[in-house]
Amino acid sequence: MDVRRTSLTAHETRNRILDAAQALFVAHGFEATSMRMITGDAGVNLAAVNYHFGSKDVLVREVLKRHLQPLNAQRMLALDAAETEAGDQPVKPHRIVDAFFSSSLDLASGSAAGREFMQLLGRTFTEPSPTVREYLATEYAPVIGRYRDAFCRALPTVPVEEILWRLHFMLGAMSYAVSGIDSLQVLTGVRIDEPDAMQRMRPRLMSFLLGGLRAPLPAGQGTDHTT
Amino acid sequence: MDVRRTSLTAHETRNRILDAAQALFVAHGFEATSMRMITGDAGVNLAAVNYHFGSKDVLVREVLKRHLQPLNAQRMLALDAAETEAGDQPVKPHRIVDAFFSSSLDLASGSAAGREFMQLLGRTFTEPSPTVREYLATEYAPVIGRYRDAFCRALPTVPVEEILWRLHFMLGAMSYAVSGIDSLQVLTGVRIDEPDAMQRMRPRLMSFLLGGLRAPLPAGQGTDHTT
DNA sequence: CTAGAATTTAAACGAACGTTTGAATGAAGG
DNA sequence: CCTTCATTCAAACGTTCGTTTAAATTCTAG
Repeated sequence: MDVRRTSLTAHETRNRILDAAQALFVAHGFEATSMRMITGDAGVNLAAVNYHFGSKDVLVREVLKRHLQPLNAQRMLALDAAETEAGDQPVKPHRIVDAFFSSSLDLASGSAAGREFMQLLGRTFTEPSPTVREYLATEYAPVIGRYRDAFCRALPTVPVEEILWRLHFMLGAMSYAVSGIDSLQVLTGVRIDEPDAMQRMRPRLMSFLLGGLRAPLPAGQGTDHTT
Repeated sequence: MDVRRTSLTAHETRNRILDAAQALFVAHGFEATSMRMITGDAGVNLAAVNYHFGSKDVLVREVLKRHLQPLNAQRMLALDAAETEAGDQPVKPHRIVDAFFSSSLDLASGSAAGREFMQLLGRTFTEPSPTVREYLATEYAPVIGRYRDAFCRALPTVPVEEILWRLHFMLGAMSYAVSGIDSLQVLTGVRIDEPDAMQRMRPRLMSFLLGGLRAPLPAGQGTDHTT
């Protein structure tokens, strides 16, 4: 019943695989990254992935889960903190936005691996693979739910459908911003791979998101200028 | 020297391949879509793709080019019209935004094939394939250049880097909005595949984009409330 | 030291991939 | 009618894919 045997090296093998896979997924995508590329870069045997993870599909999920689970946990904590601080008042919209997106930007600007993961995550949202979609849905469901409710309390005059759309737009803007999109980088001259790119982007993105969130409602059904 | 022989059916074969490929690319992605899936759905022989297009890579480019080239041409025309209308005055920001994004939304809400293509295009921005990136860059370069200049003239007090970032954010928000992202659709309850979804989204997206564009500059270096 | 489980290794598996080939098919031109 | 050329077709090409196997190795527990 001893779990730890050769497990130190075993864990190291696992992590080497996860690291190599993440880098390759960012560079080439899930489908275009082969097991042989992963194990080659990781310096482990080809069979190691199937031994430690079972299949490529599970590996993909594990690569995402490794950083996404803590990220969403922190998003929950950040909203907890904001709600505690607000007492029985609703949390102000810009605090909600900050709680959600600062968690991402912290991860993206913390380390090279974090930035790499956020790039991957941005791409993953457009991934058609059913396995990936299913995992993302279950991982995000509780988080989106709580933030939606927080927004609804903060903006009681705004219809929930409107809030969901704006949340959708904000997620899109951030995902594209952090995932880089080299094609557009070339066009716009904006480089994401410079070390402090995330730090320079952060206030700009937050300002943009808040501006979009506070924009007047399209139907002309009143405007919302809460801060 | 007779070009038209059996070419009526030949063009039909080409289009059948393009249609089937587009639908499959949306559903499964470029890599995960095989030639056999494409030719099977199109009802043509496996060798037809290589005969008519040369390779799978060229087919991917042709699928994108078929609708993206006219789309970007219309973006140019829309900006032409706005500039003509404005005379020697700079075009107002909301007119520029409208010129760029209305072209996309027109395509997305015009037909099922148009919506399908916009979904594909949204995904394509995150595509790591060098061939695809290269094509997108060359196709978008002149368009982005002209719109950047138009924004610079319309907002002379805003630094060009700021404008590029916001253009980047706006593109991200729109791409995600039209490409659907089923995972988040499930979470947010927002469905993109309903027939009039684009029409209902359009004013909301435009309002959001303009709100973001007009947001106060983060550095505190003055705000911009041009309309 | 030894038994035995955990891990690594080299090799091979069948399946699916994009592409190529050469013959069959079809419609126009001389 | 027969040649000609574009197109279609069935079949096969060699390669690479994810996965599996069984032996070799490494490590730990008793």
